[in-house]
Amino acid sequence: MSDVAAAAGVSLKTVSRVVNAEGYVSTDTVAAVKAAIEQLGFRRNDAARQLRQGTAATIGLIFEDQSDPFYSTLARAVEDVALAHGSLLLIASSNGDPAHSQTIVDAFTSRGVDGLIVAPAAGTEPGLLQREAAAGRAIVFVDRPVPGVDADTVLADNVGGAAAATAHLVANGHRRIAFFGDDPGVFTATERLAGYSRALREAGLEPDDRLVRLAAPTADGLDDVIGGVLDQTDPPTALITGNNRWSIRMLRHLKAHASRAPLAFVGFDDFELADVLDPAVTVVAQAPAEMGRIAAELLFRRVGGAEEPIECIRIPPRLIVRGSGELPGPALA
Amino acid sequence: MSDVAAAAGVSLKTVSRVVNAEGYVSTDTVAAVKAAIEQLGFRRNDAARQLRQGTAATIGLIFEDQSDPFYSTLARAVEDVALAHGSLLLIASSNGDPAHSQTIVDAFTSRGVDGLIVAPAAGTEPGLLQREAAAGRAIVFVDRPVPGVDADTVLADNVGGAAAATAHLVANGHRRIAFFGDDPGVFTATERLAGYSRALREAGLEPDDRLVRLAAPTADGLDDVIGGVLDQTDPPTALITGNNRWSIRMLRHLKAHASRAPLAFVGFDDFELADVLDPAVTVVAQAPAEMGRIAAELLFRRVGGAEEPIECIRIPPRLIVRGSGELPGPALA
DNA sequence: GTGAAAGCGCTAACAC
DNA sequence: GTGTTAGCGCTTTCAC
Repeated sequence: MSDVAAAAGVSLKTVSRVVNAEGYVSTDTVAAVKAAIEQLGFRRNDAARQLRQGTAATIGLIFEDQSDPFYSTLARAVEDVALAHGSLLLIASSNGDPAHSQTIVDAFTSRGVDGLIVAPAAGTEPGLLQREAAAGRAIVFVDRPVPGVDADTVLADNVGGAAAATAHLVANGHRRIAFFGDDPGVFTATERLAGYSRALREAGLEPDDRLVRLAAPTADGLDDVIGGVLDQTDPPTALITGNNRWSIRMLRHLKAHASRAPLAFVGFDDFELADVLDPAVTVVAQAPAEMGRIAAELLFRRVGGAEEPIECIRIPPRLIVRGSGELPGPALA
Repeated sequence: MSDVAAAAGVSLKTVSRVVNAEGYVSTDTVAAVKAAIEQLGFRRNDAARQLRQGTAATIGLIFEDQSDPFYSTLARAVEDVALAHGSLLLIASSNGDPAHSQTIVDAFTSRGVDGLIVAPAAGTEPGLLQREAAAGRAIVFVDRPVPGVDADTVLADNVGGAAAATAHLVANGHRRIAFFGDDPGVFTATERLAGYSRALREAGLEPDDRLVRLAAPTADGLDDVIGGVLDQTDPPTALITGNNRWSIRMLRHLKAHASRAPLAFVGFDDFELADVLDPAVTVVAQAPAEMGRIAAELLFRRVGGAEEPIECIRIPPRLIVRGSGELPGPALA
């Protein structure tokens, strides 16, 4: 910058004024400075700016896996809001590991990010995050909360969505409905299971442990787990998968065991090609882009210094009827 | 840091030595400093560190759309390599707009990223990037090159892959094979079309313009475009889609027009659920994770100061036979 | 093993 | 409209 100042024959501060469009500089001076900038190929050093101003114009995103379509869609929506605020995105994947998550939070905060949007790993302790939140760093949780941290949170209505999926299958005549969800440590898995159980009871049906399995959809040996449920005596006539990874896993299993009688199927969370499969897959669709947008807007409100009370927003999922969930069950047959 | 120094009763520099594990500090002093750090909740300010050292321990990724599964998979692989080098990832989507791309490059370089991994937007001029490359900033292009920029590049063997897809269909008895690819401005679209044409000629078949359409897979009115090709007199019996977005688009069209005679189908680039569809979709699979890993390794080699000559690596795609590409054509019927 | 001093490139505060 | 000064928090250099 001092080189530019010398080249343009003005002071350092004047260059700074031009670079930051502060105004109060004569048109001629602006032109001279801009010419010097162009000629020297000058670009502001944001590290110095950040050191002085204390703002990085950057926010950090932490997800289990940035290549999961749910999160990559969410991230894209966050990016669009961040762009409107002149902010960039640091992204890192936690792999569902709270310890690694903590390392990432450390690395992000060391770099002075203005805020964090986090889908916390199962088992995340509030400690570090609560210290950050208390120190005034903007934090928004998406998809999952961290109890004990005072931060805005954007969640799907998991209970309501799973209950709607279950009620839909009941309405189509099913009485034995299986549920396959993520690890019980995962917040959404537990909530969705609760919604499933609630809807069963509301329909006068008794939840049956033999119809429920909770496991990471990436785990080994799932074919046996699924088979154990679907091939038991008094088997289910319908099933629900608790997230898009489980839906994909289940579809692969069902294709490999196509000789089995067809089951009604509702997936939690929409996924690409669900509409093209045969039968097309009925889902309770989350709105990842909307969740990302809302989370980002909440975040930038805090970054901007808003002092409103902490919010926890629940986004209602939407049942999309496509065919797989409407195969009639025994009560309608 | 000076607070920590005061609390531990040592000098600033000693704290710095401990924080950066430089050694040459007595065990007692280290313990005292660490205790002070813990107690004060100190975390190093990386903006100051960066200002002094000139390294941000951050690399920038620029893709058309970070939520495209091809790119999000690639980004994930880059992240894993970056993690091993203690580096974080700034990610931004160009939306295929060269001007916006340039803004992102500016923003990234202002922040002092150590390197850039870029899938350049169609129509990107070498200007800015070549200046950066010449100034010594590490740059690696993935998926598409920018002619005129001296930078390592990791590409798929698009010509070979598309030729293999075409030859496969020919071998299965097809003589009229349609090709649907991205906009002609897109490097990969042009290369893949060239591979298709070459394979046709090698099989003694004359490429027919009526069987080729190049358009963005997100464009409006594609049903008419596709229909115009598939419903003409002397229609194709097989088709190739030029990327995973086009494959999805085509599958949706084919499902909506299921009354039409089935066509053999090979997609360029694999996609989730291709194996579950009926028939399962034969593809020429790219290796986005491998491309990301290799690109990141090249990048960090340059960041580390390697002076080896510029490399352009071609990753061969792999034909995955699943069923849709093996429907027999007239020459075998 | 430890410390003092200088300075990275910028902006805030305050002249003029 | 423009310029001067100080200092953000760290690392580099050199001294002890």
